[in-house]
Amino acid sequence: MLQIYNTLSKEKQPFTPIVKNKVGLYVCGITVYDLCHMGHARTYLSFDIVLRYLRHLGFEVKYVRNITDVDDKIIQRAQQNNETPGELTQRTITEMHADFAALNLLKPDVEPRVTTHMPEIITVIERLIDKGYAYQSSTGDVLFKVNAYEGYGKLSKQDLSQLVSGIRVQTTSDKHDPLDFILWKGVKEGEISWASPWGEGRPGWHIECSAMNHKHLGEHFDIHGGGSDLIFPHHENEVAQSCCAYDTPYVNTWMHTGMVQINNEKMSKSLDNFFTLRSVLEKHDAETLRFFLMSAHYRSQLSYSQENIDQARASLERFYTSLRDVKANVDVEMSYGGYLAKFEAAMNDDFNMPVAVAVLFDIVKDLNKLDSNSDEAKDTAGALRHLGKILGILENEPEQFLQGDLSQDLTAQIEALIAKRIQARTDKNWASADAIRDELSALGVILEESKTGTTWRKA
RNA sequence: GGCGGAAUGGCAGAAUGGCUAUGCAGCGGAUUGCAAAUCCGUGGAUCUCGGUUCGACUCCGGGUUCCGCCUCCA
Repeated sequence: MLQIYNTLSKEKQPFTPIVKNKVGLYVCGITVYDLCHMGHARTYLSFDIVLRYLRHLGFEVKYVRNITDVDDKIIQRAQQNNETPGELTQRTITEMHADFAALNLLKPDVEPRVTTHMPEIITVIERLIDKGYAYQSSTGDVLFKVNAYEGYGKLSKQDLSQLVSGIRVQTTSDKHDPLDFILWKGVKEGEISWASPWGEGRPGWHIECSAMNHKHLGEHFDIHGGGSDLIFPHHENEVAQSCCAYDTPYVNTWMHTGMVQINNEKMSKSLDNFFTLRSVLEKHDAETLRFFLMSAHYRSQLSYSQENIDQARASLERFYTSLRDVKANVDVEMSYGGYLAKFEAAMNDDFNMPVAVAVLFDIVKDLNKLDSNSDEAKDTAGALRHLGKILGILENEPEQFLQGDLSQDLTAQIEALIAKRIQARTDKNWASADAIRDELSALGVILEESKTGTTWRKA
């Protein structure tokens, strides 16, 4: 049985969907003012695996991942670029989709945007005002009255009095209470805005998610996820809004992913220590990055470094080397060899990807011992492909992965040298054979020679 | 100051109150003309100090260090 760690209860809990066999999954997406970075990639890769595994278990999952396409930074960046916010976000959304596709992330079923959900957002705010949980300030903003909600702080385990004493943000005078947060922000000169009962303006950050997941998943849904940096205040505020606007339970399971670290520090835009996914994809193949991103448990921090990515590459080379000489029987039963049970045991334990991956290595070990022409080897390779697919890996052709993309010229050059070396070895001209191997090595080619023939991979 | 998480072998990274994690790297052997790949074998760890226990890396308590959140953040 699947167990998931719930931020709300701080423990692993058996997962039972609200509606039998169906799962509503909402993940906070990115604010699209720039290219996404490795931290984003980590979070969405984690939920991609959650999604794939839930589907593997037979759940019908509705995956909703929003796009924040209006906020201060978007407005600011668009002004700097001398373009409209819409032009900016259209471009960054296209880039995001390209990056995520490269990482083999499945598409969300719904990808709602703030700018197309104004009526829904306004409706939620109206409900909050009607029920006495929100008020309009003297400056025109609409604010959520935090002390009106007794449950405030239950997700992030914050105590209201401690929050007040520790508050660092300067309080604007028109807030009744420094903890109150903005639901609707009155328009300022030159900003994009929408009409509302409270005048022209735009939504505060948190309300959009409450409105969008209400629309697409209903008042009460199964899983809500995001980076652990969103727990407070974003998700705490969302809980407050949704629970006050609607009198039903809100989210059953809250899942949060660990941060990507670089030099022992969180990777983030504000620290200016980030690597865009785009720039990393230019240097490494996408599957290596995907594998790197799943190399630690999703709730742990993940340290970004060249060495760790190289290790991911080396691990994948072991998989693909093993698969290279076997024609995998992809029609083999999922449960062939008993690996699936171990794999599921790992994944059922709060999606323990490192242990699940270790099961794949068990398969490799067995596969490498078999005669690659045997049915047993083909079936074992099929089992490896099956489990890999659940994780979204090992879907490429081994030769393609191991040799990379090469120009025709280079391929011809390599093949010619290999032919020369084969001749030299036939002639037992070892000096010449070794010299040719050195030449190939200089081209970044590592030879692999066996009784059945010669092949190679890139260094 | 408050809240939360973490400290495991050279690196990455799991797990468990007693039983091999796994991958990369190292070492020895098989194989190879020599390599590569592969197989077999192997060394090496649980921050620290106490406690509970027949037995703890695992449970409890005190330290130390690190990270995240408390401001926009995945």
